[in-house]
Amino acid sequence: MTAAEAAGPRGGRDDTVAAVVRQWRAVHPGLDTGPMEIIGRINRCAALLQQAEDAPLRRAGLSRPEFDLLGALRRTGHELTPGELARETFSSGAAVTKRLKHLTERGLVERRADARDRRVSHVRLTDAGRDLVDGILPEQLAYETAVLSDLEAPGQDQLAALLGELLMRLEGRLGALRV
Amino acid sequence: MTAAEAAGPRGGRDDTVAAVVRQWRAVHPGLDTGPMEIIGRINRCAALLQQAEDAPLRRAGLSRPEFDLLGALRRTGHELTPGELARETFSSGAAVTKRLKHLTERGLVERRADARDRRVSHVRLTDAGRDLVDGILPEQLAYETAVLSDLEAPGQDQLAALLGELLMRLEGRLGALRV
DNA sequence: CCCATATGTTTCACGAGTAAAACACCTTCC
DNA sequence: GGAAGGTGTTTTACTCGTGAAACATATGGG
Repeated sequence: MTAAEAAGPRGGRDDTVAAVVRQWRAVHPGLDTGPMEIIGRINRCAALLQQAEDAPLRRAGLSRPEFDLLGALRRTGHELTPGELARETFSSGAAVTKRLKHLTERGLVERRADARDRRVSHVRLTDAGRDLVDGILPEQLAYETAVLSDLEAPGQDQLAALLGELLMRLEGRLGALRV
Repeated sequence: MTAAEAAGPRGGRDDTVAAVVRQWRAVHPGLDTGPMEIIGRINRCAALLQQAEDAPLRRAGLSRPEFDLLGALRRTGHELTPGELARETFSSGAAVTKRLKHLTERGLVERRADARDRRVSHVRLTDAGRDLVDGILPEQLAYETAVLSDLEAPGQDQLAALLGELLMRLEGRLGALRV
């Protein structure tokens, strides 16, 4: 049985994670499978949403990490160094270097040397880069709105609030938590 | 107390996504940033959780996709073909081929030819593979429980339910939705 | 002033995933 | 029976991300 069949075309009662959890409970009845129901679903939702989100971006020839980089420059409204971009987009410095090279070649960002510290450079959007971000963003948000529209508005608010709380605590914790 | 209240209507600090959304609203006041608050948080939570989850698995020398593959075999309780494993773990056939090669070399899974259809093979856990999964899973779940323990129990249940609803609809929809 | 160390960025070697082609085999229909 | 087309799996060529080392520069102590 495929995942899609398990979920049912429409009006099915279970998502795929529920089915997986049921299987685990049958095999290991003693285990507390509670965390799976949250973490498994978050992972699965992220995978599905990312796949869906990619559609509008791909039309513009951008990957999501590339868009995140451009978006960081756009939303902060000022230049950022490669290191700041790495922190802002939660990726490694090496990845940022590669993306910057690519985006520079495409004329979407520009670099400027720092006057005082010659190790650092400052990256900013070109006009073309800014226009691209501003053009894509509404399209992207509209698409995301459509994707989420299956969930009632109050459910969306609750979900956003709960995820916000979880995320806030994860971010506060996970840096320190070493097991 | 409702979930939204429990989650705190701007009671405490902000998570990173809230800060990002605020930046976007300052730059583009007209846009509906609602979807970001869900999708951005899901992605960020997934990234953080995955990083955290990896710790127990890495001790066993397994990546998460490898563990998912072994887990699919363990929880279904029977042999699966490479194609079924790909569907069950939501990954491409090529990726499953590579993982199977690796896991076979490590003696965690075995392959058996099909008697009727010589294209397909059947994959099953070895005893070592089964023991590894059974040994890791409780550790993994305990770790996940610890990671989630910052969230109150009712919040966890609500979050699981909301994510389940979202996931169920995404799975029903996204296959058909082509924008 | 110069060395030691810290910091910002890039390069390198590699691993892992993907789409598409290739391959192997099955099934159907004439 | 054999060509035509379908299905299950693997191979191929490629992209992208990563950690570690390399590189370039700054800074502070002796």
